[in-house]
Amino acid sequence: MARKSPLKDEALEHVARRFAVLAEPMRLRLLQALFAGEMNVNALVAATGGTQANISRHLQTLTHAHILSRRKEGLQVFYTIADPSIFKLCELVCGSLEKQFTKNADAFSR
Amino acid sequence: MARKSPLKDEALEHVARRFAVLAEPMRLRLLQALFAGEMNVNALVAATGGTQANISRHLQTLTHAHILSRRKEGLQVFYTIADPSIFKLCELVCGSLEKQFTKNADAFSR
DNA sequence: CAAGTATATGAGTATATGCGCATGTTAAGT
DNA sequence: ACTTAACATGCGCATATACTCATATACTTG
Repeated sequence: MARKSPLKDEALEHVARRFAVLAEPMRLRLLQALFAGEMNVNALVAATGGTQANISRHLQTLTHAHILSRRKEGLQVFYTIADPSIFKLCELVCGSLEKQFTKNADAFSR
Repeated sequence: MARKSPLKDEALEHVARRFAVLAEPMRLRLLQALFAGEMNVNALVAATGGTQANISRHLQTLTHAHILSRRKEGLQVFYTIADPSIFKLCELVCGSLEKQFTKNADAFSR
C-alpha cells in the first residue's frame, strides 16, 4: 500500500482479512491481555470474562491469522503474540481516535 | 492499547469499529486510489470498477469514520484522505503480511 | 421551468460471523 | 481403565453488512 503500483486483488483481500480479524472487541481484549505476556486459555477466559467456547474460537481465529502462536504444555495451551506489528497497529488506531475525540471536544467547548 | 491500564469496553468498540471499516477490499481500493490525492465519485467508480451505488455507500462509511473528508463543488463531490494514520496502518499490515509469506516460502524451499 | 448529470439512499436479498449449548478430544492422575 | 481437567469443535440462531436495483436529491444548463 502507498506504493507506486496498486496492490492486486488477492493482496487486498489478505489485508482486509487482517483488519477483519482485529475488528472484534473480544479479540482486542484478548490481545490486550496478551500484551503482558504468554497466557493459557483459562487465564484468558478469566481475564476477558468470556465463555470458554467463545474464547477458544477467537484464539483460533487469531492463531490462523498468524497473530498469535500456540504452545501446548500438558493439558494447557499457552498463547503468545507472534506478530509484533500488532502493538504498533493498535497504538496507531488509538492515537488517531484520541485525536478525533479531542477535536470533537474542542468543537463543543467553544 | 499497549498501556498500563486496559481500555474500557467503549474504547475497544471504537477501535474494533475502525478496523472493521478497513476490513473491506473495496474500501481499501478506494483508499489506495485516494493515496494519489483528491478524487470525485465518478473517478473513483472508474478507478475501482465498482458500481456507483456501492462506491457511494463505501465512501459514506469511510467518511463517517472520519477517514475521508468530503468537499462539494457544484454537482461533484470530492473525497480526500482525512486521517494520515491510514498510510502507516496499511504499510504496517502489508509489511507484516509480506514477512509471513516470505517465511512460508522459506519453509517450503528447504 | 424542463431536462440532464452527479451523487445519495431506500428496499430487498444473500452471505458471513459472533454467540451459546452441547459434545468431542487430549492428557494427567488415581 | 475410569475420572477429571483443559481446550476444541459441530450446530443452530440471530444479527450485521455488502451488494444490486430502482428511485430520490441536488445542482447546472438551456
